[in-house]
Parts: sequence; structure tokens; C-alpha cells
Amino acid sequence: MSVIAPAPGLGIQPQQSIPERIADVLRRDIVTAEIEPDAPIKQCHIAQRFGVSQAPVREALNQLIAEHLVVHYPNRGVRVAPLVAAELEEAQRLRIVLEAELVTAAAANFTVEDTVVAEAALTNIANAKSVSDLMEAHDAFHDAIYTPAGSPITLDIVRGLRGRCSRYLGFMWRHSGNAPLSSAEHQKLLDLVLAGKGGEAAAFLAPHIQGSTDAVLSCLAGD
Amino acid sequence: MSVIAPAPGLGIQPQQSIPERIADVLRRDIVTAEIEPDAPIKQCHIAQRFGVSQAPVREALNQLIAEHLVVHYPNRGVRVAPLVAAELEEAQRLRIVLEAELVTAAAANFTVEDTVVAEAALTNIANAKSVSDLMEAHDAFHDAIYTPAGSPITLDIVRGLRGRCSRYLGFMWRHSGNAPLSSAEHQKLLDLVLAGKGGEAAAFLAPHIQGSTDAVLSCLAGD
DNA sequence: TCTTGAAATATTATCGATAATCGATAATAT
DNA sequence: ATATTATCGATTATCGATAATATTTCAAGA
Repeated sequence: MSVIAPAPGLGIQPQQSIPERIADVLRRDIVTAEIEPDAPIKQCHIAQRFGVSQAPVREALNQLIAEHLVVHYPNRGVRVAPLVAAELEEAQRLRIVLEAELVTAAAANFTVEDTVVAEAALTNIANAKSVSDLMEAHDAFHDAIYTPAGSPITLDIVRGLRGRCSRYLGFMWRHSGNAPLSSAEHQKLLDLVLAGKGGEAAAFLAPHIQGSTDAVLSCLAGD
Repeated sequence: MSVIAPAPGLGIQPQQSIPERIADVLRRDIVTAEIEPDAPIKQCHIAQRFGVSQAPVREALNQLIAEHLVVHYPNRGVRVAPLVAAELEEAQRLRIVLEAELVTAAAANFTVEDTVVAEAALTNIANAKSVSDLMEAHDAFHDAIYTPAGSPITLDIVRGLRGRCSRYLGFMWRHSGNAPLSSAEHQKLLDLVLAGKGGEAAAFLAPHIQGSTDAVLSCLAGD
């Protein structure tokens, strides 16, 4: 009895549902600021664009609502969520708290396979061609660092917060072409984790996150 | 130009959408363990029960999926999420971290109106007749304590965690009839907050939460 | 000119029905 | 007897169309 393609290679989802595919595309458009904040997203347009009916589109939009990437106005549809400094500040503040917890626990649990995954993510960051590729690789790196902590709920919340913040990075990158992620910092973070120095890694993480907050805020304020 | 009923009294939603109503009822049934863990929830049954088509039911179920109260199996529907000790432990651990942050900040910001709301919630806890009433009042009290912190994102996450944990409390209450919430502890917590002693309140909160964790775990283990 | 109000339009929310998928059972072949 | 395939019943996922709601247009009146 042979199994049918039991999760081959990497990054290949067996089959993605229609709503997932739609949500992925819209999410990319939103975080890269392809669609600008406050722009309305109309079901029928999306449905036409993907050649489907409105039902799966609504499902995709509900997903994005849950991720706080769009806001829902009853009977008036959804719009891309606006960029509000206070949101970024609080989310990043929270990230510092939670990611410190994660990296501390992860440093104590890191295995060889975890190391391989994390280093692969680092090279993916270096080789990223598009902004969305860069974001994806960046997320994968942080996931690789935090997953070994064995705290799936915390990790999930942190993922949500990062997704929420990525919109602000996308905005900044679009405006001030600036911003290749400093690979040196990521390498150092990984080194600390591999050395089992969870506390130091957490301490290193805080200014790393805070720095990006400041950069985005000054960009939001007026470039 | 007159506005139409601009948020009257308290606790009165102008009009709740059909999916919201359905989600509320199902959520109550789930957290009170009226529907037991792992039980399948079929769209057509729910649709008949509420006299609507399946579209709003799906929307309600998606909401519950986002709240982690049910799990989704593609093409096979949703089931009430199982009770897993590890989930409760991590969620409660996280609550301790996050609610400490909230109560600390809130204690510094508390106003007179905040006090009124919190005390009203306390009396609602005392007067609660049903388990679900008790839960609602309990949630309202914690919200009242944390809202003044002015950290909406953190508050939202904490709400989600509490909702996720309430299922375990409902299970315990159903099995060991035990468990009126100790109103003395809540009163003391409020007193500390009102006195501006945020640090002490946070320190008091940790064992309060941990205690309920232990109670549920021993009940889960074998009563 | 500005406001007001009502039709016209556009969009969301819901419906009823169909297509696609799954798990289990029966049928067939090895 | 075992394993594989085909069929069935039940349920989800999707569709096309309708009802409900909001926005826009535009003409009439102050």
C-alpha cells in the first residue's frame, strides 16, 4: 500500500484550498503595500480576478480579518487596515516580551536538525530576490529560531504579531527603498542560540526589534 | 440629523449579525461542555436548528476555528477541540505573563469610571445564576481590570487565551460540581489595583491563575 | 447655491441547489 | 483468505441567484 506523495521536498503543500490561495495572494498584496491602507476590497472584484464565486472569497477575507490585516465594516465590506503608529508600537513591544520567552526556551532545546533549518533560512534571506521572498524567508528564520521552544501557542501568537507588523515594514520598504535586513544581526542571534546563551539572545533581540520599530515610525511620521 | 440609537445602556448590541448569534450560542455550548470534546459539529444540523442556510453557519464556525474552540478537518468538517493538558498549561502560563503586564499598567491609569465598572462586574459574579452567566461576569471583571492599561492588542490576546481556557473550567465545573470562584481573591485583586499597587497585583495574580490550572489538571488527570 | 429626498446603482449577506470529497461497505480479483 | 477496486451515503465546499443594505446620482425646492 503506497502513500500518495507523502509531503515531498520542502515548501510544497499537498493541496491548498481555494480560500487559502486567495488569502495568500491578498496577504502578499497587502503586506507589500501593493494595495494601500484603507483601500476597499470588493468581493466581486476578487471573485472575478480568481475566476470563482464569492463564497470562497468571503472565506479568505474572514481569514484576513482574523489576522487583522483588513477591517470589516458590517454590510459595507472590508478595507485594508490603516497604518496606526500605536498598533505597531504595542505589537512590537509585545513581540519583545514573547520572543524573549521563546528564544530563551529554544536555546536550551536546540537540536542539530533545528540548526540545519535555521541556517537554510539564513541563506534564503541572503538569496531573496523580491520583497515578498525576503519577508517569507525572514519569517521562516524566526520560526526556526522559536519553534524548538516547544510553545506552540506562544509561537502562534508571535506569528500573528509578526504578520501584523510586516505590513509596516512593507510600507517602509516601498517608500524609502532602504532596508535590506542586516544579516549580521541574524547570524549573531543564531550564534547565541546555538551556544545555548538564551538570555543573551533575548537581550540581543530587544534592540533588534525596537530598532525596526523606530525606523518604521520615523518613516510613518514623515520620512 | 439625528443618530440612530448611539450605543445605549450597557451590554446591548445594536444588532447582532446572524453568524455572531450562532457563534455565541455554540461557544456557550462548547465552553460549558454541553457538547463534549471531539464531538462533530455538522453544518446542516446547526443550520436547521437556527432556521438558516449553511452560509452563516460556516461563517460562525470559522469564527470558532479562529478562537481555537473547534478544529477543522478539510472536507470533513469541524469538531469540538479536545482537552489537552499541554494546551491549558501553556495558555495559563502565557496569561500570567501578559495579565501581569496589563494589571501593572492598568493600576497606574485607573479612573473613577473604571472602578464603577469593575465593582459592577464583581456584584454580577456574586449574583450569577448559571455557569455561563458566571463565566460572562468573570470575563467582564477581568476585562474591567485590564482595559485601563490601554493596550488593546494585549487585551485582545488575553481575551482569546481566557476564552480558550474557559473550556477547561467548564469541564471541571461540570464534573466536580465544585468551584464557585473565590470572590475574596477578586476583591483583593481589585483593592490592590485601586491602591495603585500594580506590582503587588501582578504578584497576586500569578498564583491565582496557577491555582486554577492545578485544579483543572488534577480533574483532567482523574478527578 | 445649498440642502433635501427619492430613485438608481453598487455591494454585501443570505439562500437553495449542485458539485466535490470523504469514510465505510460491498464487490471483485489475486 | 487477503488485498484491491468500485459503489454508496453523508457531508463539505462551491456555485448562481436573490434579498437586504448602503452609497451615489440627480432633480426639486428653499
